[in-house]
Amino acid sequence: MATARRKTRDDRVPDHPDIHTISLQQVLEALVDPVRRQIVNELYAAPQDLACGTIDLPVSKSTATHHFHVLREAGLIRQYYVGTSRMNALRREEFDEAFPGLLQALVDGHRRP
Amino acid sequence: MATARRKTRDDRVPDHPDIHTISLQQVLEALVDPVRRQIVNELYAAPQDLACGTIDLPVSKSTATHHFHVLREAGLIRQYYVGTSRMNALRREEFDEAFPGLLQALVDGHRRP
DNA sequence: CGCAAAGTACGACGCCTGTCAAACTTTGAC
DNA sequence: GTCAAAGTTTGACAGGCGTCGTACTTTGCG
Repeated sequence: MATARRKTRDDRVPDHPDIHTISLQQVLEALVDPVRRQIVNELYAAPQDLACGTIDLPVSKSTATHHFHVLREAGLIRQYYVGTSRMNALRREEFDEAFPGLLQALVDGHRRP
Repeated sequence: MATARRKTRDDRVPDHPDIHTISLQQVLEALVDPVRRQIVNELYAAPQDLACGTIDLPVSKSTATHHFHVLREAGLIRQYYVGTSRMNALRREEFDEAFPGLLQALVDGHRRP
């Protein structure tokens, strides 16, 4: 029937959490994993959003999916589809408003001897 | 013999790591635990150093010892003895120099709805 | 000396989480 | 319509880490 909503590409990604419902605990649990920090750092450095596949991670595809999921649940990234590619965007401003200085400190801490 | 060094109270605490040998990974692993963040936050708020026993933690004494150990290894606290009490001091300036803004962001993130 | 206080060291245990492979889904291109 | 590309989902497994109790050590006090 016409009222039944078709499964569009938008429906393929679940809701993103409101950033204010996220605890510091959840954020730290997300960012303690080096693979997830690599993702965040690459998104931070990139001039535009990145598809999952364009970030080459030292893990299998299914594990990568898991990591992106955790980052999304922690309010760090926003995901949307373009064709078969899932794009990832850092929620920079929102996150900074909720946790001022944290993202910057972590990115800074990344480039070091 | 007189040259043999007696085991003084100073010898009871192992060496503290040079802050520059510590990785961001190690720091985050230390601070992802809520009990350890509680310790750091209380030390941050306190006007002076605190003995282990004066911070009441929701864990047993042996577990508390473990947490202090992890914090020391991560370069976050300095420990020394006064009598039977082990005192704990936040290595604030040193840590800030190595990881600028991180401590502040975490403490800020702690007080929130 | 003898005892209590404050931690430490050592195992042991249980859960949580990162990991993968395999099967499946959706989309775009030929 | 068929096929490949890109991710997802599910289930299973292994290792690590937080936890505790118990025994031990060091110190201070009476």
